Amino acid sequence: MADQAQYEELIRQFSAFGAVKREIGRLMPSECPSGSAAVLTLLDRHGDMRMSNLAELLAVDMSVTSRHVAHVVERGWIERSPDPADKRSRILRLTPAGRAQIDELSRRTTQLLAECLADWSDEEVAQLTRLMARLRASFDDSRAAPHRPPPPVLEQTTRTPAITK
Amino acid sequence: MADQAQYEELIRQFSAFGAVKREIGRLMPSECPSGSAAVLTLLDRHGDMRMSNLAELLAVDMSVTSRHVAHVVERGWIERSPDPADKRSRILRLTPAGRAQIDELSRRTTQLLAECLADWSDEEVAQLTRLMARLRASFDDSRAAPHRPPPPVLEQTTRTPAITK
DNA sequence: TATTGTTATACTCTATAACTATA
DNA sequence: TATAGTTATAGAGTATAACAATA
Repeated sequence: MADQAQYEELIRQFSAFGAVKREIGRLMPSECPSGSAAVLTLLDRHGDMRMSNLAELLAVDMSVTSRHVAHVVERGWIERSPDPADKRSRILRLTPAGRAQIDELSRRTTQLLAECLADWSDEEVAQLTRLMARLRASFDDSRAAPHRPPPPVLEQTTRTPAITK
Repeated sequence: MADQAQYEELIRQFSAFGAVKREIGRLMPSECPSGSAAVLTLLDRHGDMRMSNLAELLAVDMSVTSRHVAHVVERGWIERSPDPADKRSRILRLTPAGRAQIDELSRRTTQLLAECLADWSDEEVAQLTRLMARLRASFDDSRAAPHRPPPPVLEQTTRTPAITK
C-alpha cells in the first residue's frame, strides 16, 4: 500500500499524460480522430461485434459509440449489417478500407513511438504497457464492486436468507 | 528498442487509459473540473507564476490556459495581480480558498486510488509513476528536437555561415 | 515590431434524456 | 415492459485566429 504523497504524485502524472495524448492526436489523419481510431482498433482486435459490445470495450456510453461508429461507417471503414438473430441489433465489421486505415494508423504511431522512446529498452516499454493494463483492470474491478461500506452483518438466525436481487 | 507489436500494444493502453481518466473525473466536484484542478495543482507545486509560464507547464495553448484560469479566479481559488515589472503580464497566486480546494481534491483522489490500487505494492505504484514521468519527458524531448531529416550537410567552403534564426 | 493575454469560433469527446423499433 | 440503438442537447477540453495593451 502506497502513502498519500505517492498517490498524489501518480495523479499528477495522470494529469500530465494529457500532453502525450494530444501529441499523438496531432499525428493522426484529420479524417480519423481518436474516437474513430479506437473503434477500428477494437474491431480489428476482437472481430465482428454488436454496438453494445463495442460500447463495453470502449467504456463509454452507447450514445457515444453510436456517434463514433456513424463517423467511421460514413468513411467506409466498417459496415453495419442487421443482425438476423435480433432485428434491433447491428453487427459491425471491418472493411478492407478499414484495414488499410488501421495499417496507416499503426505506421504513424509506431514511427512516433520509435522516435520518442528511442532510448527506452524493450523491457521498459513492456513494463509500462503491463502496468497500464493492470491499472485499467484495477479500475474496472473497483467499478464492478464499489466501496461497499462495512461487510453485511448477517442476521443471527437459521432462517434461509431471502434472495435479494 | 521495442518492436512494432510492442508499440501497438502500448498505444492501445494509452487509448484505454481514457476510461481511468473519466472515472477520476466523475469523482471531482462539479465546480472543479480537471482543467481547474490542473491549474491549482501546478500553482501549488511551483509557486506564483505568470500565465505564459503556467501554459508551458500545462502544455496547452495560452488561450486554453486563459480560460481555465478565468474559471478558477471566478471561484476565488487564485488571484491575478498585475506584474509591476511588465504591465502586460499577470502574476497568479493561490488563495487560502484555493489551498482548501486542493486539499479536498487530494482527499478524494487519494481515497479513490487507495481503493482501486489496494492490491498494488508500494513499489508498483512508484514504478508506474516513474515510467509515466519518463514518458512525458521523452515526448517533451522529441518535441524540442523533432525528426531532423538527414543531419545538415555542411557546405564545403570556408565562409562563415550566415546566422539562420 | 514583438510579446502577453484575452476573446471569438470551431471541433472533438462525453453524458443524459427522449425517442424508435424490436423482443 | 425491457432492451438495442439513434438523436438532440449540453458541457468540458482544445486549437487557431483576431484583437488589445504594452515592451
